[in-house]
Amino acid sequence: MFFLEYGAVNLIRHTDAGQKVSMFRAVSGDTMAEPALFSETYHCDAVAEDSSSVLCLDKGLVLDVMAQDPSFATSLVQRLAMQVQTYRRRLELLAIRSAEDRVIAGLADGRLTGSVMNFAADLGLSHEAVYRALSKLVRDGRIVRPARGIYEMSEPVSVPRSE
Amino acid sequence: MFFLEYGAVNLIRHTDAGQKVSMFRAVSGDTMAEPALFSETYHCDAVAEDSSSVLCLDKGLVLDVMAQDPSFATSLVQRLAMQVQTYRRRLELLAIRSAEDRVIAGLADGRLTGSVMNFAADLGLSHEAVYRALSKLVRDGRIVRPARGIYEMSEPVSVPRSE
DNA sequence: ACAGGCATATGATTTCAATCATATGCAAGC
DNA sequence: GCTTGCATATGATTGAAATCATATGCCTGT
Repeated sequence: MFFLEYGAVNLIRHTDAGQKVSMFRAVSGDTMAEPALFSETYHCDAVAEDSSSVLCLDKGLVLDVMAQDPSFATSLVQRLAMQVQTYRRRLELLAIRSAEDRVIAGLADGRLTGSVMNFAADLGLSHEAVYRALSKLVRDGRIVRPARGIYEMSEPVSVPRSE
Repeated sequence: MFFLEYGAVNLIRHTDAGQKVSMFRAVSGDTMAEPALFSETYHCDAVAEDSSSVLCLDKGLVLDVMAQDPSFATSLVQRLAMQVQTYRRRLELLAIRSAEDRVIAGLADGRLTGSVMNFAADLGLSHEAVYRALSKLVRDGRIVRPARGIYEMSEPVSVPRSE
């Protein structure tokens, strides 16, 4: 189990076909790989998006503290509950069939935080499909493109959130 | 927050385009909707696949017990950690682009537990695509179809044929 | 300044799942 | 037994994202 002091880390997997699957993006203060607390082995790849500092937490120690300090355990429950919500949101995004709708939903979620290439991987789309969707959304006036590689919602839009 | 005494319940959402998204399938002994512990509101639809019994747990009570009983809190952490893994597996499945590969991965995971229609929704594919993939996999000898609507992984060949 | 690598970006073509259409089978209700 | 509704299942067609191809821009290193 890990704690991200600062920076941003993307947890990824690859499908058999070699496709990169973004699982979870951890930002400062997040914990990662909690299921490892209860498993002999747990595999996951992490890619730092920025300069990051990660603390590796001793599994036995975490389990001990959890057993003795209810407020620690409760905060861990809350972290995991929030992660569950994050995963649910990712599932919802991936379920959107139309690239255009998926892109605008991802933009509205604030997921375009770096390169469009990573944004595309985050959305499970090819980068070409994402650029095409972004171009169309710009032409339609639904988003704006202040500069190369920068795209923003064109007005404060409240997309219905899941929870 | 809920506890499923017996039966099977599928938590679902619908996309704006009206597509049904399976989120999580709870079976006997599972808890559901844990993020609700820390939210004012939490929306989710549940569909019972079988005759089920669900206990609704009082939020305040759960938080109190969590704060006083470390073993309860730890078991809740473990439940959520397992849910995180379940969601991760769903993301991996949805990231598989080819219907055929997605179907066989879903079969291998043991996800075909009822109707093929529900299996298709679980995989995020149209039922037609699923049946086509199943047909092809049967023709290719990778799976077997003992009866209408029943599909299973082929027995692994443990001894090379000597013919 | 130049070269190389990668992101940004777009167009053409291909692929394949969705959609549309249809037929059959099964179970429940009357 | 008959009707209805839905699951099972398949074929034809359509649509859109993936893939292939390419050009430009930016940044880093020499």
